[in-house]
Amino acid sequence: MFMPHPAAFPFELLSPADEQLMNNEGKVEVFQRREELFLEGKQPACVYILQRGKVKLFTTDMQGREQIVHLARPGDLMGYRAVLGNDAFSCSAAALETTSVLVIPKAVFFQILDHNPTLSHYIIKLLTTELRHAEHHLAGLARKHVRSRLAEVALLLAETYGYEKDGSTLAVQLTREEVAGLVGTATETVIRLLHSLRDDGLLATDGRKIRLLDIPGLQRLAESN
Amino acid sequence: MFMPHPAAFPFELLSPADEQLMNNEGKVEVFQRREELFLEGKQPACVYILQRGKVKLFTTDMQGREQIVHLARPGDLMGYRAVLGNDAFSCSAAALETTSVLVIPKAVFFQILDHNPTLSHYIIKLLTTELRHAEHHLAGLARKHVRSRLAEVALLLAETYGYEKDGSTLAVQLTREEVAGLVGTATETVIRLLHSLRDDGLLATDGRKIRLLDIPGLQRLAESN
DNA sequence: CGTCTTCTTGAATTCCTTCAATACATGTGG
DNA sequence: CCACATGTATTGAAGGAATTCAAGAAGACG
Repeated sequence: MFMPHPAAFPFELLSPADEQLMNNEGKVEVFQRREELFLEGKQPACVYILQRGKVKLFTTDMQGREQIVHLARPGDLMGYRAVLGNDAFSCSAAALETTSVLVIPKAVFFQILDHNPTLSHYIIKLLTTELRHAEHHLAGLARKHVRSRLAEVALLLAETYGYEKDGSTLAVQLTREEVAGLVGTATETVIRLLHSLRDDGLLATDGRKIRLLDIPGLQRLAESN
Repeated sequence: MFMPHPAAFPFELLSPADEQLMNNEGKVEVFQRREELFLEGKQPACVYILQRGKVKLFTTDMQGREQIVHLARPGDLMGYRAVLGNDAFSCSAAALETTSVLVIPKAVFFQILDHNPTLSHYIIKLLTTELRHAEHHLAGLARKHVRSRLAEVALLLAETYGYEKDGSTLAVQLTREEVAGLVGTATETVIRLLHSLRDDGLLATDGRKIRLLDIPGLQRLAESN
């Protein structure tokens, strides 16, 4: 869970030529909910820039349970870490809803990277940000109660995807299982704790819709043990 | 816990001039056990290259408990993330034993970075590695039992700092509280589970000395739930 | 030698997981 | 449109894992 500030790709740093190169060599692909963009363990051939929709990045453990490590939103760059490090993908990516993606071959990405020293500074900045979030996370995950982590996830979802027009309903709908994968707990526990947060007036649920009712309260809970 | 492959600084990538610059401008400082190199939340003025000794990097939560996020060994670069990202330190660093450190002012570090495009590639690679470990970790932390995580920590300590001459006693001595901070659990739990691992013949303890007796067994445990 | 820290153990409790059963929803093919 | 299969959500009950508190033992250190 919890990578609040995703990696919005800085097209503005590209020269017109590079931007054109990217658009010529890149292909737009569309994925439906549940379709997978790439798979953990495979060698990467491309990087992916999310144009429209929502994507979850996750690992699957031996018991077949998903742990979501990142949520991507439009503008986000995905798969660049495996490409840069010349490693296999460290996680899988799947669309949460109908999604369109600009797929850039590895070679083109490197070519553009070579032309743009500022872009590589940007990537470093990106990595440090992600790493800081991962560490913050790490520190919390080990010690916080599931209840606090659930509050944190609710806030993360708001921060990442925003709200519906009513200003309080999260603009993303996840299954209980997906929420569980984000929090790092069992589905049943998510259900019970969502009820508990509802009883405390912190949020409301209607099927997969979640309304945040008391953000300061959720923040306090998320900060606490 | 668990950042197995630290950031060994690649002096070999530096030009002789840059290496000299680093040695002229950098200062060697010595720290005793428990002395702090830098503090979470402060603005960084320097980066640190560990020359001799052992250092823990950790965050402190509201209840005053330490969560260790990284263990550094000679050759490791520390504090570069805050410097690169122009952020406050995201964690504190303290010596685990008598330690000497080469302290490089921020400006000098940047100057050297500018001269060396390969060095910035190297840094990117470093960051991707750290991030991969952090994610691996994240996926495990949320779901694994403390017992498994303790086994993982034992193996991590071996990997990071190696063994005494006997080939099985860990070459690092931590308090139970520090081990707890590494595992992400309570001190009492560490004590109980160390006994449990001893009863299963996986390791032996003698005060703060830990001997690994059955590495495949520990690996199996660490992999398991 | 006494003080302070660290370590250890026991007991009670809380939190969470797991299993099992049921309800609800969704979608598909007939 | 219904019937059925499948996937998702919910609830209860039992058990297990880990935390917390409290108290005492052992060790380190001046």
